[in-house]
Amino acid sequence: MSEVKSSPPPVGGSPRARRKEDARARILAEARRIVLDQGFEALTMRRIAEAAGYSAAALYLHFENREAIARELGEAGMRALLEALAEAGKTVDPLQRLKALALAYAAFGRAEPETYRLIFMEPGFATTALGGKDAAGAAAFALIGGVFQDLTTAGRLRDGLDLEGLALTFWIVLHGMVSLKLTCSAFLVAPEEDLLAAALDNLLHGALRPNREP
Amino acid sequence: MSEVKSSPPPVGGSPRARRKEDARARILAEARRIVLDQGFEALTMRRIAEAAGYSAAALYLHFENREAIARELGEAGMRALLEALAEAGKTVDPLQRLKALALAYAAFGRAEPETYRLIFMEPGFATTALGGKDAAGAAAFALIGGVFQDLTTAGRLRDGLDLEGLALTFWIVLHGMVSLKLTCSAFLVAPEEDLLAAALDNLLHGALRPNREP
DNA sequence: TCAGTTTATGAACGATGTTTAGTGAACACT
DNA sequence: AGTGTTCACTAAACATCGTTCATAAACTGA
Repeated sequence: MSEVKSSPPPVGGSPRARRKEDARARILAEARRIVLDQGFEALTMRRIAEAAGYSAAALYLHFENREAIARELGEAGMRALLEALAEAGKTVDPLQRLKALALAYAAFGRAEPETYRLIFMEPGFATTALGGKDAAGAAAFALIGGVFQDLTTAGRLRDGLDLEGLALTFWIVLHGMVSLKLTCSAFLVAPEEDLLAAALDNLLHGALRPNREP
Repeated sequence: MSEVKSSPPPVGGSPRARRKEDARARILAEARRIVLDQGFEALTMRRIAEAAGYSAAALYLHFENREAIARELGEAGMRALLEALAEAGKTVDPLQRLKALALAYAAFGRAEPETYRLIFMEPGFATTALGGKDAAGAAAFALIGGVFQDLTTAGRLRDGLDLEGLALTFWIVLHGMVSLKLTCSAFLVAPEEDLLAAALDNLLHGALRPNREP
């Protein structure tokens, strides 16, 4: 889908630093392929090392930990998710953009379930991926917030709505849907698009019959 | 919160079977304590064995796997969740019941995060816990579905709503909220009650301003 | 009492993440 | 060019993990 690369690739510099950067990139690429092909739990130092043509100990010259490798993969995955969302975020009409964002989010979860699990369902990862310096997560969330901002300025939202809470609710629905699909697929039998459409409809128009006396 | 016990405890029988059942229960109880105290990843066969006064190999006389122990813990957790929800499900008014169910669900996630992670966020567990014979999960979900059923018969829902989809959406919101709180607590800063209230409000009343031309 | 079953153990196997000592090769400096 | 230093790397080891196996003790039923 998208290449794994360190956030700013300082490709220049001494040939030493260049080789080092190459090694890092190769290790990360192989690690990503392992996660994609065999799942996150198959991400083993020895397996990564063999795939990259190193011994296991050599990985510790380029990364502090197994967790550091996984974290980097998660951050790259977050950037990929942001890319997918940004593509959908080009839609002009806010409501259609909202639907496009939802579909893109769900599609990402379906296309790269192990990456999604790595980003959002492993303990201690999402925090760094969301609050890191690059803050790809924050940018992705801002994309959602922008929709409701636009809906507000267009005067299409109810009065007295907490925009932050609304954007959070939207994200919560997306994440709940994707993550449940990953862990309880046997229970969530309905196709995603239908579920998403229903959830969006409920969220936008409400489930209750409009009442005269509030 | 509630004791860990096998679904039907056939406490009678030969003294042999009784001792065996005791051993099983003791092992499960210690396993549960480890998960609660030190987290799921600290659930080690040798640790469980030591806590229960056995050797590691002895555990395999009572359980097939480490996973079997974890699965049993997850099912017990699911029953505990069902209990908590059932308590909230006694509320008469459907709308208040919905809010009570949401609060109970969130409270369970907050009180036993590791149990919740075990049930819903470990790969391959939720499926069995939801579709098992006891089907505590199905009962819990039925509790939610009942609310919307009652709302329907009371004529308080919009026409043409997919009840199943609505209940699923509700559950998705609850799960998305709790699980995000577990993995992205740094990002989800707002207090749970506020978030839940906002999400419920959006779900029930809709975010869009009611429009004349549909 | 004795045969048979059940229950438990210690040692072992393969695999995991990680550390350490040692080995050349590449580099920097005179 | 020679020399000392740093760097990248490996093999071996350590502790721990889940799991298996041979073996011994304890209990059961006759």
